[in-house]
Amino acid sequence: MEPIKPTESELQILQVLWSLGQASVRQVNDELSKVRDIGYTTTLKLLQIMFEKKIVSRIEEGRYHLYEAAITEEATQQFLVDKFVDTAFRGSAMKLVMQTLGNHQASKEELDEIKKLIAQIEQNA
Amino acid sequence: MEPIKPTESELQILQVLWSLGQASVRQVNDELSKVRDIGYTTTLKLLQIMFEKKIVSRIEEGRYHLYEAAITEEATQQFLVDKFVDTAFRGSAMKLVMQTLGNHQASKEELDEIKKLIAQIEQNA
DNA sequence: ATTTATTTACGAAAATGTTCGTAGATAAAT
DNA sequence: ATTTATCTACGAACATTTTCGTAAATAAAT
Repeated sequence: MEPIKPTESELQILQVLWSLGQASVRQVNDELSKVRDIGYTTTLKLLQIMFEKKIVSRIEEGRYHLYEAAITEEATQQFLVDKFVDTAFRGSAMKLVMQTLGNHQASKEELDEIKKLIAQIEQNA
Repeated sequence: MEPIKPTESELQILQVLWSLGQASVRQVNDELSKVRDIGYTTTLKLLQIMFEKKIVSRIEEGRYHLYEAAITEEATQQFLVDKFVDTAFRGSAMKLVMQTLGNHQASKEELDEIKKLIAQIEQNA
């Protein structure tokens, strides 16, 4: 696995692809348009660039293309968190955890899940 | 507080300033040079730009300038986490927490601190 | 006193990312 | 059949960020 560094726009598109699974340029553009102003050919160009970079794959379905994310959401998040911890938290992942926990609403269920995860980590320690 | 959006390079410089407190261009450049290749005038220019944007303040000390971060590390992290959760975790802060907890080494002390924080959140719920 | 080093300011090149217009091909609509 | 719509490819304009060279001022060294 090479370290892929998607740009801001590319990430937005990946999000759409991760949620749609497989999609035409039109579909991606429609989704993206809900979030921000973007022209059809801009979306197309972005997908073409991402295809060259192999961040997405595509299959020709008749005259048009169906695109699909070529990297998983988890792997990408992992990579981004690592980088983020470095650049914004001077390397301290736990500071990031604390900061996020403290400043964002968490449901009871989520807190329970986190507690469970912590218990698990403690067991394996 | 306006939403400040430091660039990658600006963040690196902020980190140096947060750790040094107050520093000359020379000092900042020396620190930054440990991390990556960068010319003196590049560092200078970056600091000048950041000064215009008011992300850093400076005082004239004789012939040279002493720079200081004008925004706190915490506020910046807060802002960056919010943005990061949106762009990389489709809005789910807790997914970010779980992902980070699961993939980074945490000491017993850190885990205890996190548990304490969770207990506190549950109390105030 | 003259040279050398260090500092700030500034402009502009280089690098990177984003946006879109235009052209050509094919399908759909009239 | 002709027009209209939709698709891909591609180049180039635009925007943003990064980098550094050069000049002017001042201090330090010789």
